[in-house]
Amino acid sequence: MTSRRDHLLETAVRLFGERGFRAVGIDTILAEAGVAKMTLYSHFRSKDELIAAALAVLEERWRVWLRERTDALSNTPEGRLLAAFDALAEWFSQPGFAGCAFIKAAGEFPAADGPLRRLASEHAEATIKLFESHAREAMLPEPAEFARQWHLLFCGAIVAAQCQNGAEVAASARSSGERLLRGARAEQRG
Amino acid sequence: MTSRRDHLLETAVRLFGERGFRAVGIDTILAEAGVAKMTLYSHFRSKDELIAAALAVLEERWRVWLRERTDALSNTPEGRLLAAFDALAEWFSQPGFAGCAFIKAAGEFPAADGPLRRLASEHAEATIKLFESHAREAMLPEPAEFARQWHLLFCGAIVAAQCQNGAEVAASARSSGERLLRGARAEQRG
DNA sequence: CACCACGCAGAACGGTCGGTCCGTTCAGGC
DNA sequence: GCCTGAACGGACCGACCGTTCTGCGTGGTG
Repeated sequence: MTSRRDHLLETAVRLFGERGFRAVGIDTILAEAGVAKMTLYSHFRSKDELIAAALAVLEERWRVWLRERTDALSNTPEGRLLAAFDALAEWFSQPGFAGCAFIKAAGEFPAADGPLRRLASEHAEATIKLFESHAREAMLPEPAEFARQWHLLFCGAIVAAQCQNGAEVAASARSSGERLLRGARAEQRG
Repeated sequence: MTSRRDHLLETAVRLFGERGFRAVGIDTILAEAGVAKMTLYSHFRSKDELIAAALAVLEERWRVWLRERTDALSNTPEGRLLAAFDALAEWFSQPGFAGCAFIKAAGEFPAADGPLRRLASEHAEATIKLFESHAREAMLPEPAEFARQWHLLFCGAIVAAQCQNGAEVAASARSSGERLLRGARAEQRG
């Protein structure tokens, strides 16, 4: 059985993702979770702390999901880089897709030094690190820089899919990734 | 002399951009602009309409700015495509940089059928069209698809700069763009 | 001078916000 | 039995939300 804290946190993760952080009040979360207010404030000191906890959950979940999907879709390092875009396509086509929570958090909390912005920055960095390890395995030149470029494309696809909600965005991103990969290979050889 | 409506709208554009749409109340805007409430509601029917008007202002301003900067930084169609990333670098290094208002609007108002989302979608499409015209001038193959890929990279750079506020993001995006461009050229020849 | 539209300040509206405190219930360990 | 701690529903707080309305000063026009 899941603890009330976990159930509350899970509800918060869902509602924040669906409607945004500022748009969802704690009363809404409590009503949806069937949990008393004091239960919330005995586990979290404030709404901001609840948001931070929700982002931490999403961070862990994202890390597992991305690694699992890319590993499942290909068994070569280069293929796994491209498979990231296939994983995106799967994500985009899910009915409840509403964009990346970290990007939205960075938009809703513009304080550059806030803890939520730090979480968003760490999230980006962790994803880049995964790409970098694949790039290094694939023996690509300048794997760190390559991973950063790959991540730019990745972010762009997520945002574009959120704004224009089209599934063909992932396909464009993938073929763009193929060009990028070929470019890196060509530079390596030449 | 600027009308009170323009002054109010200008203040709204600035505050919405700095702090977000939901985070800024109309009282804040009115106090900052030194304008009475009834003046707002005689010009706009609601806060949502004010937001839409602010986005319309930003849309026009963005269009002019992007074309002006890319034209100023290069005089070949291919150079203008790359110059878009130099323009981004200029934007990112401005002190008040806080990301793209349309992306943030899409995040704050998740209703997929709302008018604000339509504005965000149109904004993206307009930028893609500009890239497409440059790609066509540069005789690149499949200019429409190329423009979409270019735009993905563009969006990714803006979001990454917002989350990790680094100026080197624009440089990564530019060199990624160069690879993309070379890739498209190679496919054209071979 | 009289008039009047304009923009101002500010009160008030109903509602929601995040956060606090209350008294009660109920399960588990001593 | 009894104590403790967790969780409950709900009242309550001050503050703010978007919105509407009233009243006052003011400057231009006839």
